[in-house]
Amino acid sequence: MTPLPPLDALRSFVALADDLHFTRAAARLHVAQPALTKRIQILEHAMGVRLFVRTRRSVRLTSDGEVLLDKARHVIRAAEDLAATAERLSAGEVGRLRIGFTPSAPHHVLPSLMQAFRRQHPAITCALAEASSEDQIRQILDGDLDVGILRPPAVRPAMLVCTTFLEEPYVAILPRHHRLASRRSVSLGDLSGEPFVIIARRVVAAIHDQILAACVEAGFTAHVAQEATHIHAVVALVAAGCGVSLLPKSAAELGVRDVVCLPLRHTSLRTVMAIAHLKHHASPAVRAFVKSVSS
Amino acid sequence: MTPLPPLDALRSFVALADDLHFTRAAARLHVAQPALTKRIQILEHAMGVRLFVRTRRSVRLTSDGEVLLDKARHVIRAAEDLAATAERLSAGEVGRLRIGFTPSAPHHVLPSLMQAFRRQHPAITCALAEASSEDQIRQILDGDLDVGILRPPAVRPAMLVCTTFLEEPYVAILPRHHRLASRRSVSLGDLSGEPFVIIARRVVAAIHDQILAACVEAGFTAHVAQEATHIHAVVALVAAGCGVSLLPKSAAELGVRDVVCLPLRHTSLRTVMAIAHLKHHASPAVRAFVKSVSS
DNA sequence: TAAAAATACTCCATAGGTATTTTAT
DNA sequence: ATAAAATACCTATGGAGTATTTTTA
Repeated sequence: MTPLPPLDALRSFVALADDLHFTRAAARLHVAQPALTKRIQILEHAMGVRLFVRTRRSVRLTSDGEVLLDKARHVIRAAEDLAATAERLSAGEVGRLRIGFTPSAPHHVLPSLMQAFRRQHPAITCALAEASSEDQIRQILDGDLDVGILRPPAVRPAMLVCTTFLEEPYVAILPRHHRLASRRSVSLGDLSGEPFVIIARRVVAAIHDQILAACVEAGFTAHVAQEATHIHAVVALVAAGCGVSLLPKSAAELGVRDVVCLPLRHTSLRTVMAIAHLKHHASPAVRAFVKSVSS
Repeated sequence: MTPLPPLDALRSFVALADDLHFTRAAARLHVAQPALTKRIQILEHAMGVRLFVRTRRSVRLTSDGEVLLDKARHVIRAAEDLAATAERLSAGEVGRLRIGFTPSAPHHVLPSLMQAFRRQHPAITCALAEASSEDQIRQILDGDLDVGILRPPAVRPAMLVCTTFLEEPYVAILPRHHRLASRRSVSLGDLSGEPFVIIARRVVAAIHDQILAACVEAGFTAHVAQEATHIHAVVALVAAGCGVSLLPKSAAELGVRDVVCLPLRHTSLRTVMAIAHLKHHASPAVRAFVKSVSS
């Protein structure tokens, strides 16, 4: 196959075809006239086609040149389109974001985040995908996801950057008729003998682990009576009397009847939500998203 | 504006996006791996966009990269189309020919030439334009015409190449009842006192000039009784008794009644038809045309 | 430890500039 | 004689190769 001609050569070709005057076209291209002469000669030789006839008084396109001129213009248009798109991508004006979110996020979080971001960056296309924090991290590391809205695990890979944007305390969730339900608050130790309803580790490892660790720290091992795969289910199971639970405070907003939520005394147990992305993949769109969420 | 990325860089981009493996992609591109690494880095830097995420086990496109990949493919396709077209143009497979022809050509010449050429080169588009030999030469020199089918003038510009493809003697054309009409042949001198019907110089200068010069050489000045703007009209005027004429032998084939055509003795007066084109614009299509016509 | 990408460094090809020649009107 | 394109020649930049280091699983 004929080697592809350099874009500079094609631009020279088009410029000369517009001007039909080497010296002027060279000036417009900001090169010296001999450079343009050579570029055209090289291009003609490389393609095996004479593009211009240099006559006594002027420079004219050959008919072959006319045919190729259209094609050359097309190549340049495509290249300029590419460059323009790259420029807008790099300016963060446009782009695509693949966003993961954990189902354990408080209900109001995702809609409000996305609404604010879309208002600020209407030309960035967002693709949302629900996944556990662990799955999100794996997908981010694999390049399948740009950012994750997740609960960061205790140990986070070095390639990952997590930006916390929400922090909330835990509350104790008790059945309405539980013996402790009338208290103003409870301590972790108060729950030491209780059966626990807990979120499955594969769903939200951060909460699962944090609760079990906190119990150990409080001097007892939680007796896990029941696992659930949604925060909502945890609360429902507590309401059904299957046990007690600890959940981020926002879980109280779910509005499930027959449970009470009590503040936890003597503990700094808090859960965080963060935006995660690759350390070395801070595209303008990703930065814009982090900025939008953090503010 | 962002400078246009070199096509090699785009090809590297596409190749790497296909392979997602620097070493293999480099091999396919016939360059060493560091060269590819650098090309991609330079491209990413020039466009201000990270195209690939190099993760632990593999190389993945960023979402920006996916957007730009389509554009890059488009640029390359356009460039390859250009190169392929150039190759076919240079091989003479396709092309465009602007062909001029003189109205003084024998009637059978143009159809038979064009038919043969079109059969041999069906993918070359021909645009035919009737013009005098002089006009054709001007247009060829100006680049408005690729080839001319014409009667070359005595003095031809240095830039022009003429390839003779038809040569015919002159014959004398006399009214049927002319005093010389019963001869088997005539010499130029026999016509010295006769009124001449002659083609207008602006129409076919070559014939006009050649006849007058031949008369001078034969020792007399032709008395031009009548000018005509078509060969046909010349013969018709002779038939009408306005005078005698000299014309290329093929004029006898016009089939006009009431005239006789006699061979000319003692003269080497001959007229030629030729293909003319620019010396430095021998495009494959032009060469193909000349070759087709000459054979 | 092994595989793959990034870096360091050297070299050469080529693109561009200046000065000059050629050409055509 | 003039204007414009082509040529000659030189320089410098940058792209490519080899060898090496770094990184990660």
